[in-house]
Amino acid sequence: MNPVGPESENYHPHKITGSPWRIGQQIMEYNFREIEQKWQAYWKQSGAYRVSNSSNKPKYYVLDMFPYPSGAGLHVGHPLGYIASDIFSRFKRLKGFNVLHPMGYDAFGLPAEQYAIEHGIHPAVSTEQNINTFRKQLDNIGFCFDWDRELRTSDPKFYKWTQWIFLQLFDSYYDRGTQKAERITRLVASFEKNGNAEHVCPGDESLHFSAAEWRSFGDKRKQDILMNYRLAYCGYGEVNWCEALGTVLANDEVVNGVSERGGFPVVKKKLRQWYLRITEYADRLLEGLKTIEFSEAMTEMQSNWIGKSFGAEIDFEIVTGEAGARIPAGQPLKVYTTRPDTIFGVDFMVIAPEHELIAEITSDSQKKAVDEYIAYVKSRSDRERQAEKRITGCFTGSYAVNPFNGRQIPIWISEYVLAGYGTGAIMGVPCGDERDHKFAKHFNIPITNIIGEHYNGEEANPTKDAILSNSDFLDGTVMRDAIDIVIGRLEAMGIGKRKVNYKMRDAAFSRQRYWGEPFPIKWKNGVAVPLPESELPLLLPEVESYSAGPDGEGPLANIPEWVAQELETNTMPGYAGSSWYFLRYMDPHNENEFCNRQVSDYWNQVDLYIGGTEHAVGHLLYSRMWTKALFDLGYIGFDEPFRKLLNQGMIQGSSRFVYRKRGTNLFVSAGKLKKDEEYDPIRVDVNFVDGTEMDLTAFKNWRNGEYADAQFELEDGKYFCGVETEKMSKSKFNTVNPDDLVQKFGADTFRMYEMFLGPVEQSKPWDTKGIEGVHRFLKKLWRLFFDENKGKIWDEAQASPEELKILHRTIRKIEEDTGRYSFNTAVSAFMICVNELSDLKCNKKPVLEQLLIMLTPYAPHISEELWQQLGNTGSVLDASYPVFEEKYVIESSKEYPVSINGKVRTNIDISLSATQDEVESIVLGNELVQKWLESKTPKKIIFVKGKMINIVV
RNA sequence: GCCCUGGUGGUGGAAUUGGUAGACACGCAGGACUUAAAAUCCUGUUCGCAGCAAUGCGAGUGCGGGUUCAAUUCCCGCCUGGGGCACCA
Repeated sequence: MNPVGPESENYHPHKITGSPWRIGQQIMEYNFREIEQKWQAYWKQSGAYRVSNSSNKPKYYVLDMFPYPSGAGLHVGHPLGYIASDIFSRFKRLKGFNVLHPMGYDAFGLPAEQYAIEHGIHPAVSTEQNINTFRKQLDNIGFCFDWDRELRTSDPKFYKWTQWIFLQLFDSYYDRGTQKAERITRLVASFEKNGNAEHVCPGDESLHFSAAEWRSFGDKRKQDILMNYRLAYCGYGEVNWCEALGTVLANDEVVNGVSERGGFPVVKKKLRQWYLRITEYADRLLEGLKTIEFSEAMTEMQSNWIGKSFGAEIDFEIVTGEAGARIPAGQPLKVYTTRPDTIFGVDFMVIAPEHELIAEITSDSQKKAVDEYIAYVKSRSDRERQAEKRITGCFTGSYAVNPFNGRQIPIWISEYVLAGYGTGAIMGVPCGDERDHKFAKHFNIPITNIIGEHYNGEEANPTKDAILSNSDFLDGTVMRDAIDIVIGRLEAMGIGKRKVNYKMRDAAFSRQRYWGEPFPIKWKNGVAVPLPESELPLLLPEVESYSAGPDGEGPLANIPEWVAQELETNTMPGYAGSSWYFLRYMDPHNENEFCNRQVSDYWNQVDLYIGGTEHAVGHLLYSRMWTKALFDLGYIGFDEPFRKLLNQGMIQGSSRFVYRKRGTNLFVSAGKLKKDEEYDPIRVDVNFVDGTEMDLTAFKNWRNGEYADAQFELEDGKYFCGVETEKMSKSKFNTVNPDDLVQKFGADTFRMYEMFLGPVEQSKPWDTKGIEGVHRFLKKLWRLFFDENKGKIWDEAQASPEELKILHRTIRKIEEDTGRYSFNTAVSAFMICVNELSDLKCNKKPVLEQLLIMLTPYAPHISEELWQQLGNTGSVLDASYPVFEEKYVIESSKEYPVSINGKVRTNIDISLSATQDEVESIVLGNELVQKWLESKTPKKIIFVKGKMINIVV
């Protein structure tokens, strides 16, 4: 990619040229623009950030979640994580590690395709342009990425291997016996010997066949059965279908049941879809969480997503018809519940509007209402169905029969029950479940109380500790214990069984879109046939139009040659490439394998992975599953991709508003708004608002003079804006471009300021206000070395004990803070150090040199320059990290805060070696303490060595 | 609605294991240097009350309660900002 490095003509390992600050010349100020240009050129030329796959040093792999190259370019939120990872990479490198720190682009995706539909520009072209912009912006900041390893998921050289891995998943099933992915051939061999007795079919658990039956099946039947086992399989699923646009829409393209573009109605439509059988990995994904360092919140989110629960599946007999003459329906109603102990409290059943029994059990008198209700639900998204506080539902006219007492329970349909979870049917226990309770109240269904005084008639109580009543043979039993008793009875009666359930569903793995990886699959007589490996990559073809194909198919269905070859017309989703890209960085140019096994054995897991929590359950679960599958199949030697995950917070935009008096051209300053007037708030560009004060001229010139004639009502001659925190986005005019800040203050200032803003993990709105402070710090650092008038002021003198104390305290603090990713406090420690050295007028090389090495990860350009100015040859990147020595920082005494009844009254300097008795006598001998004691005797004196003293009276 | 997470001066934040709340910055105020400005340096800056002042007293980490010698930190209830909820990435 970059033709530099040992092979290039421009390669000069240690020749560092072009310093405009030669000693003896007048220019001795911190000229960050020239310094940064000079060192970025040097790093590029010398291949300073090239990483080798073989080294004697221990390895360390630091990875950022790669960006989607959007058309809007980089804003100040993007680099936050990259700066953190850059600091950590450089820190590890200085500490003697061989550090892999690559970057690439998640380049397939919906926005590029949407842009293509609207502007007719090929997504590959716009993506390329966007990547070039991103790259330029990233280069500005001085990152240590090894760009020779850059990858793009939309590059055929990359997606060849995405397709290849897909084929491995297609050719595998999850063996519940060995608890891992195995090849389909093994499954077929087992079928031929024993039928599927040893292998429950995950796609259809009721499927049973013998070896003889298997052998008698035709090829199509066999393939259909195997499809129900494959880790990548084809099935049918619902999508958001918009008839008017003739296309499938993403969830966030649907707002309130209509399309975001055009506001056309959107309904659910069943389409053939590819899926990944991630549910088979549910337990391992759960177990694996214990072996990796994810934050507690992240672990919890993933656990909740997987949603493992223990309960029972119960079959209820259904009766239909009018009262007194009800007859059994053919099939039972299968219900999943985690609380079988509440079975005598069931007052109604609720089934999902998609439930397959609806047609069969709806009574004639209810048919019209049911049809209407289902039509209504079709227009609603899963999210809306669960979020809505409004309670909706419809009675089917049929009843389920309680197997223990024969009670007939009405069966309702309601949208809050989702078809995809459990059996799509629940038993409603209003006294124990809040949602059931609201449902019963709303529809006036009588409530049975089985928990006595634990239920107050107003609110459900989900306790497991109540003693059951109104519960037949369970009366007097604690609920917790009743669970097993009921399951035992159900099993004995043959109408129920213990069941582990997962909330997680299989991952939908196809999109009816153009800009994604084509599936290497042909359809022959309804059977999916994989392409041979030799035909990979299957290239994405050129299309005339990016709009959808017939019947909800993707754009590829519009290409006659594609369809003639019977190729799959779906493409893979955005997360396909990101599920394994971290492996490709290790061996990015390998044309024979996705990643050489020896290489992946060397680099192994990503040691530190940095990215936002918004990927908590999508990307991070999929990539964990792919890693486990590749591990099971023997392609890699580890089954968790990320050893440690650090979630950077989101940088939000801070939007500025002006207020236009309704129907006028008068803009009123925020402080002059009147309650009884109506105003239209309008977002203005944050870049011409200083704090909240707006630059009136800039506003008038904005958007080609749209507001040139604006009138203002000012406060003290100034216009103040309103402020709101929201997502940073171009359309909200609240984006801040890092390029501008780098231009104005330099990359080193920008990097340190992003870190100084607060803990990386915390979300916060961007505010450029404080950046000057960090810039001043770097200038102050510079002045320890050079004086504007005198030039060089640093010298070779020996450091004093006081200076060594400052230095070693800083070493300890920086190492500790960097190690625990507390970059903001590390920046402040640098400031303290420079402030103290300035106060002491310490310009001594032995001290300053050590400080520069520590500063290198944070401010690499200025560190390189000053390192060179100190007369060092070569790069500070190759220096060795300072070693903390306790002896320089030892204190003999401490100024203890002395509290009386928890209130600090005075400070007393006491030796750190003092014992409790000594401390007590010193403290009680103190005049101020005596005054506060008011001649009372202390009850107790608490002395925590090195911390504080508290006298309890 | 469900899951996760945050709330500390005028502002960003610090306080690592329950032990001096407000480190370090921004901003602001006053001062030095300068013809002036920029840059730089110095002093002050949680709030309230008292005092000419040094200082003293009281309150204080979203709100209300609890545990403890001691709570920003632990527990219970509430208010509120942000993220996710399966086709945005």
